[in-house]
Amino acid sequence: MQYIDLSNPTRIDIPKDILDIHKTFDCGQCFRWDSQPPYQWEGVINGKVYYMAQLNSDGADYILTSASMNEWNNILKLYFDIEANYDIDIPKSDYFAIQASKFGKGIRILNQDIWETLISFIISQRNNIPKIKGTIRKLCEAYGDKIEIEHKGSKRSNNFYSFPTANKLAGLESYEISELGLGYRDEYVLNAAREVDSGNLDLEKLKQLGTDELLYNLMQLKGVGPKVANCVALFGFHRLDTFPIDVWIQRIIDTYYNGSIDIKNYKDKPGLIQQYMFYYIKNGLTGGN
DNA sequence: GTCCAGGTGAGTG
DNA sequence: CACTCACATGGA
Repeated sequence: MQYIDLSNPTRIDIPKDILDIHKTFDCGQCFRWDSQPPYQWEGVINGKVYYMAQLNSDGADYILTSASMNEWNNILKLYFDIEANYDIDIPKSDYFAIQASKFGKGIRILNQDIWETLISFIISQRNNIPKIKGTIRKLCEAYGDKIEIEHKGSKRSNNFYSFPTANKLAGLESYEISELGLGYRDEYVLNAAREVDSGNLDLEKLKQLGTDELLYNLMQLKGVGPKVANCVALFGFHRLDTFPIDVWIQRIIDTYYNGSIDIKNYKDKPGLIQQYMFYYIKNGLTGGN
């Protein structure tokens, strides 16, 4: 039973240039944070529910959260990658990347659960973000564990679920998984679950590998190609030296980089710039889609 | 009805 | 290698 006291939220003073939770939750790296007033965002980290709002008064940004100060220090700061320095010198000539970085300032690359990230991005292929969110929600409601919450303060009716374990998914019959609307990705998800559940694929052990080897190992899975592998490496394994290329990024490369991009310009953080670009083209350039 | 979505695997040359 | 093509599903 998780106890949440919304009458007495924790206040965190932090500028939006360092952490902007709206951009961070909305930039396509995570699928299980939802916005709902009065606490704009609600989500699950390591099986626990957190509410977060970002406000401003007298020119000072701050966050209100259901997390305790202790949880902020020990869990959320790591989750939001707060300690990392995101300053990066981009060559003056790289106008697009500079604009994208300005527009996306405040985005953090989250430290998300690897297993959840793997399944989420297998589901993401050839799919749109609202639908991805929807199917992942269904998946969690059907096969995750319900998180029991007791509220103090304003009562909420939402139910929250943990992300289903590999063991749980590995045991599903094909008719069960086909009810989730995954389409042809059914077999990819089942296969990944069985590989992980059997120990054939040890996600923890992959942490020790260099990025190239990590990508290679991920791509041994059915349904995991270069793009999904890069996303899992970036958003799950926190490899900021990756650079996932999807249709949007490819469009950027074709339009603004004459068909090829040199990610060495982005030093040790191409993944961060990639995320700025993704957010920029979808939300900044033409008002988004 | 058609088109598209944070792609991939299989088949072909 | 590079290049096609089918692939389930649901919303616009």
